Amino acid sequence: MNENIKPLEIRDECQITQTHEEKVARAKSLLPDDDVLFELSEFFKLFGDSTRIKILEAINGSELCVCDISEVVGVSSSGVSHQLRVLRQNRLVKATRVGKETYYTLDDDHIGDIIKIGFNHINERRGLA
Amino acid sequence: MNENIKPLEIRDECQITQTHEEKVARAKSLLPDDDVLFELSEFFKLFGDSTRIKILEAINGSELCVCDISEVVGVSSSGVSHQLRVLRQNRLVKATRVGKETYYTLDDDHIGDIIKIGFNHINERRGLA
DNA sequence: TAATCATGTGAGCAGTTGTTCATATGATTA
DNA sequence: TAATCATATGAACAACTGCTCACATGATTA
Repeated sequence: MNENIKPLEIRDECQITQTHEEKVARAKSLLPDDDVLFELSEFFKLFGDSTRIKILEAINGSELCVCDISEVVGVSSSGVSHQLRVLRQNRLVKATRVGKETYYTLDDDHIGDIIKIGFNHINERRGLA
Repeated sequence: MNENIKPLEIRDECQITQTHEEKVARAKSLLPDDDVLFELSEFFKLFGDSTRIKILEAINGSELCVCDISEVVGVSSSGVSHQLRVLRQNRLVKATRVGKETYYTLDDDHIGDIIKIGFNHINERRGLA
């Protein structure tokens, strides 16, 4: 950029970065805020556990109570209940109490869509591999 | 506690499940195989870490070397390298060596799309909240 | 009311994960 | 060649996660 006298930056990063200064600056400016990216990763994390994915898939289409879900996914009612709380708090599932039972469904059509997109990607990759 | 003679069902699940037997059976039959669901959750898990999401977003559009990525996302080169390996092994990013540097890009257009879908969902939810 | 049932929740734990540090590798340059 | 640089990788560790167990809660029924 200019005839800089300073041979070394204060920070002990690689010097080559200086040649990519613009690229780095641009990438930095395009990168969303930290809290947004954190929220985004937290969102994806919800799908990043096989028990939770199973639960979501199980109630995708049919309304099931905790006990049913427990049997479908093969995890204790307690374990399912813990995961349902997480999913509920993040508004991925909706709960309806009927007597002693609580029925769960997906909160939002998007949730099913997102899982489907993941499926498609996996399947495409399997075709290539 | 007390010596109740009650036989208490063979499996210690809730008995009410029997009334939902059909529903449970149907949900079970519709549920994809365990290994598929496991792979799917592993796939989503890759997006479930803020450092990895940052890396993916950073190289979405511009090709960056490890050192650049390190500066953009604010993690040591070593840490970035470790995560890049994970992303590489799962074919989310592609590496090109040029001299001493290795440039990374997204392996597939789908990857950017999936992140975008997550973004849209987050933003929609923010609007509602 | 007491008993029973479905669900919810806190504690504790084993297994996992992401980071840093130290060092190795592979490439360029003096 | 030796020195330097960018990247890669193994080890170690702290933090996190999901599960089970034990018990609590809220609802129904005998």
